[in-house]
Amino acid sequence: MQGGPLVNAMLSVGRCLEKLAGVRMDTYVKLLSKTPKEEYGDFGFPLARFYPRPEEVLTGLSSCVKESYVKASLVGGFLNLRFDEKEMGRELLRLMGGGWRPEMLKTERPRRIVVEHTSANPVHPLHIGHARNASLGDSLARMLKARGNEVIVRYYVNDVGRQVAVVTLGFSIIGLSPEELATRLGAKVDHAIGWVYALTHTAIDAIAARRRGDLEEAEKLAAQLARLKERGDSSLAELIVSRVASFDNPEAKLSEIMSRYEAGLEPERSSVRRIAEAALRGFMETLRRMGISYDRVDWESDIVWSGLLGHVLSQALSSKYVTKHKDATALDLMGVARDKVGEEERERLKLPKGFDVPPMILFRSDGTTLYWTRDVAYSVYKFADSGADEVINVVASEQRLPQLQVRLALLGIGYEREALNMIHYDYELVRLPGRAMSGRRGEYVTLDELIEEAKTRAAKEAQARNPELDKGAIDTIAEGIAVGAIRFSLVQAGATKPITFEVERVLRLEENTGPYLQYTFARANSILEKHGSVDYGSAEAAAYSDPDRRALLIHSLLYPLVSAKAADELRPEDLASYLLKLADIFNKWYQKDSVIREPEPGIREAKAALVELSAHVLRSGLTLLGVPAMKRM
RNA sequence: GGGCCCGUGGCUCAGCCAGGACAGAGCGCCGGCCUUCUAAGCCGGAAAUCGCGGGUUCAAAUCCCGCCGGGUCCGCCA
Repeated sequence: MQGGPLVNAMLSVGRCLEKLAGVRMDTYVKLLSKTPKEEYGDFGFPLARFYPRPEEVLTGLSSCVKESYVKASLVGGFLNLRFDEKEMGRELLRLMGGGWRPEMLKTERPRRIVVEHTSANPVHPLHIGHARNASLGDSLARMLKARGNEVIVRYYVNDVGRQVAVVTLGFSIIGLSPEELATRLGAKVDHAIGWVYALTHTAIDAIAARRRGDLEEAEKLAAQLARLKERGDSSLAELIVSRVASFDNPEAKLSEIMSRYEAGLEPERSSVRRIAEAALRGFMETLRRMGISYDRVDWESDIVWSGLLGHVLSQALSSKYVTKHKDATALDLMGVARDKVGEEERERLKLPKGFDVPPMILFRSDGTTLYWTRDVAYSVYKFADSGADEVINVVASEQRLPQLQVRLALLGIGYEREALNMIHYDYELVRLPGRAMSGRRGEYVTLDELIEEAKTRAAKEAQARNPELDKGAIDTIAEGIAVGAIRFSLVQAGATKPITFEVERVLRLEENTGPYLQYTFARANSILEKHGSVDYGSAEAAAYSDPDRRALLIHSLLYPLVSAKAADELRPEDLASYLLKLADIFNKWYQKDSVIREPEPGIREAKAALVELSAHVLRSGLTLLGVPAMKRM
């Protein structure tokens, strides 16, 4: 009975269609949709497209489907279903009286799924781009879990490589720990680290530009340095800039830090790691506010130091795809594609036809490894450590090629199962109006600032509406609204859409936003509080014949199926638009039909049950999207 | 040059994979609704050659081909 009266009846029709017309269940679920006109029925399925004589099916259906409150009819090749709201309503009230509430349908084949997301480099604070990654990843993880899968959420810390070397160099110059600097700047520790990173990186680039005679670029970078200096401590900034300028070869310094860290030598082993850990603490503080958490934090350096990287590399070196690319040792991925990728694999790997995949360089000529090589080893680790059936990497779509290269490399060195079960969930970047965001230059809107800005606005509104509430209560509400507004705005657009980030748009509190949904939930909750507990036994299902109540009833009852589909298709945006529609229907009804003031007791209970039903769906759906459902706002 | 993504009212987007049974939502604009469960709401209105051109089909925003515009990737960077 987990799907509830509506969804179960729909599914029984589906099973009968499978039997009678050979229509596959998943095809049926995909194509079943609301009818455009009320007179056709509630939902329709284009049966004629799959079966030439739909009349026969209609006849067979009546004896096959046991739920008597669903009636099928045929119009223009469409098989239409209409639900009898009174009979179905009685069944619903009986179920709700027994404690049933709509929840996502559980999968029949639970899997163990790793979701890796966020994985921001520990060199600058989280910005809105990371927030999109984290919001999508967290919503996916919540949805897959609700679907009945075992989900392990992992964060991968890229602490090996040039970026962390740059920030480490910066800290070695100023001679302070990240925490000491944070105190001195009066900033959050990851913000302090970001400042050092941008300063050091820009200083290095400025020197390089000057040395190769690109004066225009050098000038631009000098101006950027001046801006950065103002945002922090000017004497420390000058120290960094002058010391970097005094180096004969800054690149050699970075290279030394990188190779010593990769080799696990002190003091780099401790100093680099300490900075990365500090940054990560800052990230986690912010992410916790956003309601986002991880089961495991994986360190890139551990993959190297544990010997796993060496092991995977030796497997790669003994494979037949080893080749040379401009003197460097590489893997011939085109060769892998030729040998091992048939039509089915091409599909699963998302390898475009006629695609030219460059070889994957395994080592730099100085012997250090590259990010991609380490990522191959990490992919193996993710499967092995979690015993995963499937790994979902939430990674921006600009990394499509490298992600594909990793899959092909896995295939080439014998990790076929891993290669075919690793999904790149890609999303488009968030850009600022008129300019790109850049961590290297310190050009970004941090997530912390954005949350605070949203919170300030929300608090103002909340205080005006609830003058009797104290500061603490307002603060809690404002925080929930801020998080809800941000998270909802980042998952409601399809992941393939590039988002241009405008503060005004994200922080809007009106319709089509997270706060609109939160507000709807609060309204529903307010009714329930005033009404008290619902007496399902005395509720009269006849109340549901009213068109607005009926629409709310049917839309709410669709939740188990809609959410399951959204989870399977990895589409949180579908859940978002379903909830918006639900809120629209609820508010429309709310406006003209009072529950509390309903004189007829049986009708009043039925209405209250309807509020309970839709409020439950709202809360459940909002929770999956990471939008806090608050009883009051 | 090649691969991938995007192009739908002034703005932001849904619908495209599974062609009909949608041209839909929100913002903005114009006009209404608070002695009644939270007006962060509701009701009404104006506003679209679905980037362009071909093709397939009884039927194309949706499929195919070719263009145009925007983004992104094609590093011994991460």
